[in-house]
Amino acid sequence: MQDPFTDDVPPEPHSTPAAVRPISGRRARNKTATRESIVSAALELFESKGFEATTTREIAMKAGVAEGTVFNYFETKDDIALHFFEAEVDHAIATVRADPTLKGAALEEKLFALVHSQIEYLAPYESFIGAAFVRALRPSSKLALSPRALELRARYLDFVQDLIEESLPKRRARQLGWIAPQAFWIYYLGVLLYWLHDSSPAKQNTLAFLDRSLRFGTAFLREGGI
Amino acid sequence: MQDPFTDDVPPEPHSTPAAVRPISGRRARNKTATRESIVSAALELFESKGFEATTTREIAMKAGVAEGTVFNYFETKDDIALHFFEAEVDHAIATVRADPTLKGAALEEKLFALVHSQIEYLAPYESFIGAAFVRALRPSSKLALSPRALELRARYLDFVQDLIEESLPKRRARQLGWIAPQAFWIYYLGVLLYWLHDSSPAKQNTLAFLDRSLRFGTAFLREGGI
DNA sequence: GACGAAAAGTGAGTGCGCTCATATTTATTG
DNA sequence: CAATAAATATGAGCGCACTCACTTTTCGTC
Repeated sequence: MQDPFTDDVPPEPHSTPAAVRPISGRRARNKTATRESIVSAALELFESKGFEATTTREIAMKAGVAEGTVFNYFETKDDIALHFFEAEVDHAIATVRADPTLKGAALEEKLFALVHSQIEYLAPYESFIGAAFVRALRPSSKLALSPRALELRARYLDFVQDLIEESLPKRRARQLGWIAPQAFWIYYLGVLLYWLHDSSPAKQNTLAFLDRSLRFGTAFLREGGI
Repeated sequence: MQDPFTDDVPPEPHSTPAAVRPISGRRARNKTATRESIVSAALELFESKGFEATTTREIAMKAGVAEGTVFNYFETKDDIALHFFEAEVDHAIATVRADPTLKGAALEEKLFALVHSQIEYLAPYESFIGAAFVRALRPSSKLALSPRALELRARYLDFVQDLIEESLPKRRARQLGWIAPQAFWIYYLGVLLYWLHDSSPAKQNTLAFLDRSLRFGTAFLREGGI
């Protein structure tokens, strides 16, 4: 059976010659339909009862599939919640890219917009995203090292790297290399933790912290002594 | 039954008049003996097979108690691993306090010594501590809000606050208030995450990162624009 | 269409962390 | 030394996430 965890087109089968394999319609449609019904069933249940209280049996029942099927699409229950986390990263990158007012803006403004967009997107899922998200940080977690997660992280780091290169002198950017995006990744995780625990109205504390620390951090990038 | 999760002396029983209740010897000795045998059994197993692969049944068997007994002493399996984390914090605070060469040192040196002592202490447990430690960060985690954890965190923050007050002008310290220690707590968690994932020889990357970021961070505390 | 192979779906089964009604041990009191 | 009470220990049992040997569906090929 083809690995259902990747939506990638399978590697060109050696037996099929020239004609592009159509990868027949019904299969693919059923597959994405099943996947979506699992995701939306999980979302409803997570939101109404929370992550821990939702069982995979319930998700399967609500989605109209067998319990085993759920695990054909997601390796673990955590993985289901992480689906929303992935969507968040892609959404935030697209948002920042698409915003014309950010074109010539300072680096800290772009980064603020990026992180702000991320936590805004996650807000509706706050009640359950932390459970899975934080678990994925464990070194022992297979999630953090799964091809999917690595690819997601790479996309994010690439984007941050792009933002830095847009705003910094070439020399300085090259000097910083990969350290800056990596540090930013850690920083982002810290902000998320802060956000998850932040009980101030409208998450003011997180936003204030974001603003101050970013202004300071970008100053560091520009002139700081790395 | 008296809560076995606290080692505190129980509140003065209303029936006993003047005489100090001896809190008879055998009980207390048995209790700490059992607790220690559970902890050391767990440690051996965690180190040899890892955290996830170790079952609570095994721990109980190796400790020579019933499985239920393990849960009379620790609320969850995570809690057992966190025992070592607690010990680490207390040990690090004591170490920094006891080091005479740090008496008049700069703030960044004290903080470096603090965090360095912490990760050095955790080194032998690296293979398993992350699993439980990171899980305790979840907002939904009961661990993060348990009286024990809160008290530990308070002790740590108090200590950091002390260090700051020793090194900064009174005005500045008062102006910073609780923000600085809290930020430092997040920073410390970030460093731990970094450390857990750091595969460089002798964790050089972590130490280098520590050094640079602390020097920068303390400069921020002194003059920065909070 | 009929056939075979591969993809997708199934659900009883497994071992886990953890609970709880009960049994055992320890301490106190007359 | 009973008798009672309280602390502690016990292990069968529970519901969970997850597995795997198997069935059903899909689809290219003749």
